[in-house]
Amino acid sequence: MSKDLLRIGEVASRAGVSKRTVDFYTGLGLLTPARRSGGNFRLYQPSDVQRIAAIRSLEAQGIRLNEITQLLAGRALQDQGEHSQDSRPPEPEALDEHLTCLDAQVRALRELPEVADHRTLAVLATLVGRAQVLIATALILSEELLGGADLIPPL
Amino acid sequence: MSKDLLRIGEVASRAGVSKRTVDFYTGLGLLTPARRSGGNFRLYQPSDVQRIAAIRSLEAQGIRLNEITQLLAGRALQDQGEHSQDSRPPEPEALDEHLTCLDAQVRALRELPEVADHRTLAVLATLVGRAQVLIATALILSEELLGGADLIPPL
DNA sequence: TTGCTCCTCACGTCACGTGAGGTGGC
DNA sequence: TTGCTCCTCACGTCACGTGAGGTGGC
Repeated sequence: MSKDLLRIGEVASRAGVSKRTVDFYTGLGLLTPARRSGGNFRLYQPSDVQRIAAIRSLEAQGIRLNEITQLLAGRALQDQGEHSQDSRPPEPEALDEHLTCLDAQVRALRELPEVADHRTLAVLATLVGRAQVLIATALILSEELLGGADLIPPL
Repeated sequence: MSKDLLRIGEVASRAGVSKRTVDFYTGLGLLTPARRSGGNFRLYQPSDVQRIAAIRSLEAQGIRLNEITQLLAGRALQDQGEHSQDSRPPEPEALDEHLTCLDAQVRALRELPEVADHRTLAVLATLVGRAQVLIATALILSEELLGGADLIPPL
């Protein structure tokens, strides 16, 4: 559980980013080395490669690095004391509430096409598409966090 | 239909932004004056005040101004020739497809809580919450575009 | 020695504005 | 004259890195 740790170069090449970027992310607290080697080299867990992938997909959804830091903070918070930027961690029930709300919204949108003009539909399609990609990212992320349960619907 | 046009100062103060910002948005093609006055003053439609509100809420969702330009381009495209940045306008069916997909995803997420740990739930709640706000913005926007139909579910 | 790392200071780019100042018509 | 506008050039800030160079241990 601590033998297959990776140095920065290996992490970077597996994740497909530059060493400099791994260094940068580490400085931000987005990545936390499991420990340091005798020679003061940072040693990362292999799972940090997935973590970088997760970071990149969240970034692609327009989420800022400091939000991502909060979001993925579970482990990092134990290792490092203070990051706090006044963002309260969501309650477990929050997911349920959001899903219920989403459901209502989806139903409202279903009834829209009849009254809406072409341009309005285009705007909605773009925004809903964006939301949909966001949730797809969430599902992929949760699969990684859960270690490979098979939950993601096709398309 | 062309008498109650507004000059930049009036638009700005109604929208709660600076004149400079209205100027800036106009330069980007986000706003297009209905016409110019004799003295070359830009004359905006009163609805441009709502438009600015829409722009601000989309910005708040992390959508870039040039995306917003595309998104709201319906009228603007008739007035000004080329903005094109290679973004194809979404088909009318696209909304339906996204909604169907969203539906499937919401169902998948409903089954998650039993297997997922606290941290995973927190991450999901954040992302789903974000998606939900995005769609709420879409609904508000569509209400404006449609001129006040009553479609938005509470909360 | 070579190749890796660490760390730090600075620079680069892009998005999103904002300031300031000279212009002209009402 | 005053207050509005237009336009333009430049500057400011923030996020997100990237470059370069000196350091030290393997």
